[in-house]
Amino acid sequence: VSETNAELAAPSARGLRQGVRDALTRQIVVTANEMLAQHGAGQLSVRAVARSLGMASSAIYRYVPSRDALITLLIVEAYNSLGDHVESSHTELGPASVGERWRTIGRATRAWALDQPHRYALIYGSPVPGYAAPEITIEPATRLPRLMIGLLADQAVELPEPGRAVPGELAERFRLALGPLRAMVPASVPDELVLRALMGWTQLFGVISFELFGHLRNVISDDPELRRELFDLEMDRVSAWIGLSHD
Amino acid sequence: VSETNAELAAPSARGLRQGVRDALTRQIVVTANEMLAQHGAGQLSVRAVARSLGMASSAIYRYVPSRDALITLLIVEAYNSLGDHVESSHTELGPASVGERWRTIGRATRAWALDQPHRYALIYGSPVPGYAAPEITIEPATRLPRLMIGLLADQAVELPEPGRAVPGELAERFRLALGPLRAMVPASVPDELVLRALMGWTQLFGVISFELFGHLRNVISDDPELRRELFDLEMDRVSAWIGLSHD
DNA sequence: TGTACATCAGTGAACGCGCGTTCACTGATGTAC
DNA sequence: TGTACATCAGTGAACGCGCGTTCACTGATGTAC
Repeated sequence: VSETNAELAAPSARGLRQGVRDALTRQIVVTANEMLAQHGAGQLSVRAVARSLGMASSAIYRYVPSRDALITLLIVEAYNSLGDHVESSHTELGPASVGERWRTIGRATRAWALDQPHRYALIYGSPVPGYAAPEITIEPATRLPRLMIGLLADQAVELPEPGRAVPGELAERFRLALGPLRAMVPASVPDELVLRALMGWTQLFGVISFELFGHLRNVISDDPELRRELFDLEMDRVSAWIGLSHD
Repeated sequence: VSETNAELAAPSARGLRQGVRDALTRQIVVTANEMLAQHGAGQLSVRAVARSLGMASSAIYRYVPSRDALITLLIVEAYNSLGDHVESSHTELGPASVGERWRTIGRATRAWALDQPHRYALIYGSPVPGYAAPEITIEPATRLPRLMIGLLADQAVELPEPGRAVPGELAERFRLALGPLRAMVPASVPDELVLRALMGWTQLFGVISFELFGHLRNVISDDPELRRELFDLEMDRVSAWIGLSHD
């Protein structure tokens, strides 16, 4: 009987304790995220998070082993937040042409970045000084690329015009240069399409970074609405160039 | 006679003193730049610079009014270093097609960035926390854009194929969105070319940032030579798409 | 040429700050019989 | 149900660090007559 009680109670008690523990760990990450979102990575410190939670700074160490670990959690969180946002926008779109899907992904990425510039800067800005991202962050970082790869796989049409012809003897070298990415994309997708998608991909983050980091000031209009429209136009131009279908 | 002496001596003495002063100010900036290049913006502090120069930290304040002013100097310095490097590469190229000039500019920008990643991060990465760039930094930041604009002005050919047609009633809005940039480029350059050049421009910095900030790890090959060749290929693709002539 | 004075560079101590992290501790909560 | 013990969360003081900036000071260098 006592065994049964123990079996029933122990897990639930442990589960409860673990639950409280998890809840507070979450709370810490949420609070840290808020500080990040509001004041940027510069203001983010173990002590500041503790202060904001009304705890002693040392208490944080019951939940997070170090400052770097906290940053890691925030990075994973940021990648996942962006991933969630973009994936759900993509899902909500429903059946659509590959071109429309590309644009949706681009728009959603930009919207997330404009909404949370500090979190965007954390993952796509200059690396945090003195911090080396551990392997844990790799997987969540691949969510968007995987989405794009799925999109490429669905694009089964031939490319409209192959751009400047790649010299035949160099093609193998470029294939090699595209290495890991090429291996991730189904063989049915031609190299040229992989290359163009990669370029479109970097273009997307180039635009967003320029806009967020102030490099478009005095270059394009400051009006948010005009900027959004211009961004959409750019997305269309890129997806047309890549050769994504727009039916 | 004494007046003559005073007139002769005073300016030269003042000039000497001022010269020594300027030399040390330069030395401070150079040292700060070295620290930036070697250890990144995180390690950059007034005290660290003083230490490296063997001076008391308070001595720095005879030359530079504050830490922010020092950062400003470094930002101006970085833009100018990049500007010098790219401009001289462009000049050394001599007479060449607009397409080749574009590629040269791209290559030179990338080479400078790979050579001095921390300085690149200072100007094109996430903004330094708690620092607002003053107007002084605007002018040197426009050196590369101005070079590109000159290139566009030289490109007098019509665009090969206009991409997806821009709906007529929206053209004016896009012109408005391109606002300041449109005004800087000669009227002989069509809107579409301005748009494409802007996109190629952001693409360039997108690639470089991705490469420098580690977002191409596990995506493309790690081999520097292959990366360089892939970059060149990308430059060619972009300049062909923009419609730059390659004669 | 010599002397009194002004200007300036550079020093070192100090202020006040916030940081990451450790550690011995106090209670509260859960566990075992 | 009651009691002895173990586990754990959270505290607050402390360590050692580096930072930006100020300030009264000491000499050296230049200036004026």
